Amino acid sequence: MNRTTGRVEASSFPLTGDFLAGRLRQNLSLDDLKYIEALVETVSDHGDTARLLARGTKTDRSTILIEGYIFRTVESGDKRFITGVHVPGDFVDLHGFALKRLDHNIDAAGRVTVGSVSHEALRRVMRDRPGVARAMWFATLLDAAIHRKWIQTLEQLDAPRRIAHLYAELHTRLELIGRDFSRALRTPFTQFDMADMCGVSAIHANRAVGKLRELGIAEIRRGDLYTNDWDALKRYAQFNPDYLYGDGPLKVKEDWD
Amino acid sequence: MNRTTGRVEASSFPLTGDFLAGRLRQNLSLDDLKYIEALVETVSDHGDTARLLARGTKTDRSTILIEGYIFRTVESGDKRFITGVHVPGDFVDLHGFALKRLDHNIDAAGRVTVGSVSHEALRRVMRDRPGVARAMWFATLLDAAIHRKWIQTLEQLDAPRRIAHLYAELHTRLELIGRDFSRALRTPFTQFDMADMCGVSAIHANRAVGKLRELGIAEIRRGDLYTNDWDALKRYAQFNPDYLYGDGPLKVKEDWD
DNA sequence: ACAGGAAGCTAACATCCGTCAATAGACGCA
DNA sequence: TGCGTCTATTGACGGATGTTAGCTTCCTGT
Repeated sequence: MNRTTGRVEASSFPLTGDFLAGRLRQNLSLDDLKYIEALVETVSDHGDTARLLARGTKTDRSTILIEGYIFRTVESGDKRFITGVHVPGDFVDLHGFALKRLDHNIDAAGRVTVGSVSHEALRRVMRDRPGVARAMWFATLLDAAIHRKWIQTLEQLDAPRRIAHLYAELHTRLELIGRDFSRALRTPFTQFDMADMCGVSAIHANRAVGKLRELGIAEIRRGDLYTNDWDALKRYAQFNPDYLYGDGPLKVKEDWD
Repeated sequence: MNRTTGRVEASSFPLTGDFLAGRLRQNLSLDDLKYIEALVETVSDHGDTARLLARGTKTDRSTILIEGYIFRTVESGDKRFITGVHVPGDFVDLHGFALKRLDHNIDAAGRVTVGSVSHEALRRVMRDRPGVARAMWFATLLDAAIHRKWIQTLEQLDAPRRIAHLYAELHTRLELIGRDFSRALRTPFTQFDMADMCGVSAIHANRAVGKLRELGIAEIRRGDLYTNDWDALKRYAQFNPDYLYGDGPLKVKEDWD
């Protein structure tokens, strides 16, 4: 397993509202976003499949994903299970701040750029910036909503539809942070990764990818998905984006005070 | 579907520290618990399979489960999927307070007693009792951890083991709130309920129950599980309770301020 | 006690999926 | 360029699970 770590140049540090363009943005003012950006003390990138945080680790820092994809994984025997995937703008281990020890690993999927925030800084947020603290709570609630949809997907769909649903979700989440992958959705996922996310064997994931190709739903090559009809793909996957709470701002802040 | 609702007598209102004996207790003082109990404005009980809250509903109240079991469900076509189950002491729709609309139904499993807290009162908590607010955040983080374990279970285990894991989890959660079901774990679950929680057909859930019986792991009759060896059951289900964060207090409060 | 309905159970068959084995293709590194 | 490794692909077989059908048992209301 290749594990490299390096500090990136300051010049590549993203601008305000860009790397924090994720789900937090909807609930926060630009001022709040600048405040959060200032919390990020270090930015680093990591090589393929780097383990950013191991299960059971006690850490005094939390991680925000700036570029790339991150998996939540657990290992049992010689098998790996992926219980979640994150896109840029997501805080990937806020729960580590509250629950202290992680019950799963945080692994890079391909190359990633992450920011690091100390728990000390988060304690200051809790004390001084209740609005930001609330936004973080909402972000973890959205994680839970996504988890519930994954449970439903595993209970409801066969392998081809699970893979289609996975990409449909990523498409919508990436759109919500302002990215446009209308031509192709690029990921570093192997078919092993897809298998571990969808709860099927790698060989069956390959069959499923083949079926999507055969049906004309999508062409998936080395993790990149090509389609000229996202609506058809989402229909095939029975995808309903409600659970992502993305249709406009969540409108939580104005109801609070 | 039988849907009755009635107010229970004041005399049956549980004592402090009893109906709030759930996961919140670990992080709160008795004073905090009394404060939360005072938030509960009404207590009611509901008949079998009552729908307490329908998907998409906007509500200005949140629900705390006092007695019985509650399912989180989604319906697709004529099929039902259960994405979570709650035990007494759990806030079942705190996320409805933050996210405003629910992405799933809240259904009673059998008869339940619930308390109702207005969002107005929760806003006061956020403003006046940061310690209690944090405990509520932690409770929703624990929900997310349980969701992740369900994802792993669906990805990893066959049907008999999923059912065993479900009961192993309930056994531990009920122990954490001070209940002892060493002789039997009683639930109102039908095999249809188990099937919808485990993502298998009802017929296959029946086969799985039969296999647990045949293996001598457990005898499940009308939802009630009888066993004289919980350790063997938990080993069979590959159950590891770490994700419930139950080994002693979560120890989050003392690290905050 | 009786009837009706809900829940539990069993069998047969088809499909989905896991496993093993083997091969081909793509990429990175020397 | 060529080698080696990781990834993708295919076929064959067996086990797990879904579906349909029918039957039995238990509970509940009258």
